[in-house]
Amino acid sequence: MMSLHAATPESPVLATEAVENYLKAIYALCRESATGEAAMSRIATLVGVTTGTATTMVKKLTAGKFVRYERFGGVKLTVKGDKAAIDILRRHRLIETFLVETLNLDWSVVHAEAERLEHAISPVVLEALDKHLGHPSVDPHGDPIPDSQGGVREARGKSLTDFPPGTRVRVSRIVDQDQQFLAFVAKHGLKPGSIARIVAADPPAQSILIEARDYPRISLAFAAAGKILAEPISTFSA
Amino acid sequence: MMSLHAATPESPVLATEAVENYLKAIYALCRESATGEAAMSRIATLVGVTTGTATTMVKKLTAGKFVRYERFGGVKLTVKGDKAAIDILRRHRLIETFLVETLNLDWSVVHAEAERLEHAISPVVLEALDKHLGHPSVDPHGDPIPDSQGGVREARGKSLTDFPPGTRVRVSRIVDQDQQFLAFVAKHGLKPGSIARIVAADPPAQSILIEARDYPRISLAFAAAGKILAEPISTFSA
DNA sequence: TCATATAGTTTGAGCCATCAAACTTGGAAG
DNA sequence: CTTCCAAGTTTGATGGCTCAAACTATATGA
Ligand SMILES: [Mn+2]
Ligand SMILES: [Mn+2]
Ligand SMILES: [Mn+2]
Ligand SMILES: [Mn+2]
Repeated sequence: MMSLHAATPESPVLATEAVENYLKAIYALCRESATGEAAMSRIATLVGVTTGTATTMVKKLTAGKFVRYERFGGVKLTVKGDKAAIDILRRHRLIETFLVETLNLDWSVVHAEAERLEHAISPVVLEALDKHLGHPSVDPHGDPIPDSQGGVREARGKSLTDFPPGTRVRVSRIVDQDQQFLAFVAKHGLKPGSIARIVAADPPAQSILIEARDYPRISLAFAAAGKILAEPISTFSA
Repeated sequence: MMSLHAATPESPVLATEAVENYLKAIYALCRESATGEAAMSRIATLVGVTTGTATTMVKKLTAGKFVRYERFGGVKLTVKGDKAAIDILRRHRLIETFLVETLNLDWSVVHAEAERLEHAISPVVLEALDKHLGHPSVDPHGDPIPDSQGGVREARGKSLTDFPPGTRVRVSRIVDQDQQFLAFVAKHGLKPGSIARIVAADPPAQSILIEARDYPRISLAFAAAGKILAEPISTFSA
């Protein structure tokens, strides 16, 4: 007990790779949960560890003031934890953008690459990258890139399932990093920026009919369409 | 004992970050030692650990067939270890080149950055980087970049101390990654590619006088001059 | 030849991240 | 109310990397 080893008199928890991955997971879970808290089992699943391991780690994060949590309760980021998570997101998304824009890698594979590189890039390299890319505001999947002050402008846009048939839309964001799904999306011309028209909705079949500009119309299950966000565009303006 | 955990039936040693750093250190030491072997204490110093730790690790590398070694003997890379080391060198140097060429970072700071990134970059990203850079053959310090087959074309060039006074030379390589030294070299116009003239040698003072094109002449201790490699250029050709 | 200093080795320990498996809690369902 | 189960927690262990400190081999030189 009473570990007397720390060189720094303060914070017992470092920004290790594991810690960064947990913080990102907790950030994502809090944001999509109704309560604003992350459940232990969800954290474990997302990070890819057993729940016991997640519990142990969350206790360390608590000691390091990255999260607030008590036994059998939900996990929530502190301001410090939120800042840290957003910083990692910035690194992740700038790297993805670089891989696609500068190195011409396929947008469906860059997530996995960024998952490792995000932990190895320094602030100096990151800012140089940002400058080189012209300070982009969204990554290849349409995810917002936090600015260097930690500000995040969450992209507007609703699910494809939320538009009435006949609407013309511009795809703004794909909310799923699965390689297969991303490849499918690209194959049918539905990447961020693409223009498409909702042809019809078929509630009994739980799917919609959609047609991207220059692509044949396809049917898309609600589950898939729900992960594609878009904005309506007036039929007139370019 | 008898750890029954390995998923793979073979190789007990992975390509972990620590392993990669040891391999690079051993590679460098073998190459500059007269015997072609690396001493344990040198390995420890270069990696930044105690000699006991180095001994432990070298035993693991031996088990993984990366090195040949026996108690109280020198350490030498196997063919497998040599390939691995060269692969890491390729990653390191391509990353340094990218940081300077594409991101415009100062050549004196990129070594430290590459030291971390080299462990996080995948083959796919590496080859994309290589292509983007136009398959460069040397890094910003003049160090040769191994090709994707593992071939290394060691740059020619002798130490500045090896030229007679009056010789005009083109700097080809700086054999030292120290940030201070690199900044000093740049400040006096002696980066790889620069043209300079050996003005005089002063053996009693253990230094030489040198003058880079467009820079005032300076005196350079043998120790420093020895880390700058150059090739003679004829007084006539451009 | 022998002593000794230096280089190298070994051992016991700790930290980090993880797992498996035993255990506990709290809420939902009867 | 009870009961019971899913979710969460604890514990004991392992693997990887490291250190400090005690120990040992080897080469040199007296
Ligand atoms: Mn990651
Ligand atoms: Mn993304
Ligand atoms: Mn390294
Ligand atoms: Mn270099």
